[in-house]
Amino acid sequence: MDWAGLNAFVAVADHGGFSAAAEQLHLTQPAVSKRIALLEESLKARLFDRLGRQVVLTEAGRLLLPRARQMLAEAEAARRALQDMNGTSVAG
Amino acid sequence: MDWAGLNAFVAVADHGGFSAAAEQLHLTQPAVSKRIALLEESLKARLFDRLGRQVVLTEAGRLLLPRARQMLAEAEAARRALQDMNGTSVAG
DNA sequence: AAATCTTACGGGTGACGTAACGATC
DNA sequence: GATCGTTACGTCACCCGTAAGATTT
Repeated sequence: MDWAGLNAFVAVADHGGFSAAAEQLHLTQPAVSKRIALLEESLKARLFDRLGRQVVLTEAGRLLLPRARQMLAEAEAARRALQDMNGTSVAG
Repeated sequence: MDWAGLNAFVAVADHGGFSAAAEQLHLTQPAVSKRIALLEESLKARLFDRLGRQVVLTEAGRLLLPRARQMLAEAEAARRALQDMNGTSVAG
């Protein structure tokens, strides 16, 4: 599990497809496919059901999605906190 | 920011030194040093004050530490949730 | 046949370990 | 002088993009 994988996972879930997710992430489709594959492998759980061109979250995917969002949000919050602290009482 | 960096950060904070952290992480000292350096760089914030052989958390470090623990805990919780789900009703 | 995901392949970047260095008690 | 953290360097694995393949509508 890594941030890149989680990001890709959320993007695919949000957009309902690898192609659209790839655009949002400024990556190619194969890159997103590999990221998801690696994430699935590292978690030992299928996250999407590939039903032809339809991409649907599995039960594991539905379970992970809110947690992934949470983790990404926490990461961004931490970054912001440090940024804000850097700007506190010392400008530049 | 990556999981490896956060893990190293928490380990160094907990053990009060890079050497002890390296042992816990099954890494060498230089590897831990580099991880911390990269984390600090990616966050644009010094996390430890190297006062001779004394390694002390900076204000930024103190701010990050609980958040880092939280993120790591969330990650482990997510892993556990998926593992548990895999084992539910199907004893592999 | 068009669109979508997956697999194969080559190139570049990053991470680790060993070795060497500087600093501190 | 012994211990600890940092820097330098070589090697290996990983990630990405391009190209080709398989499958569905």
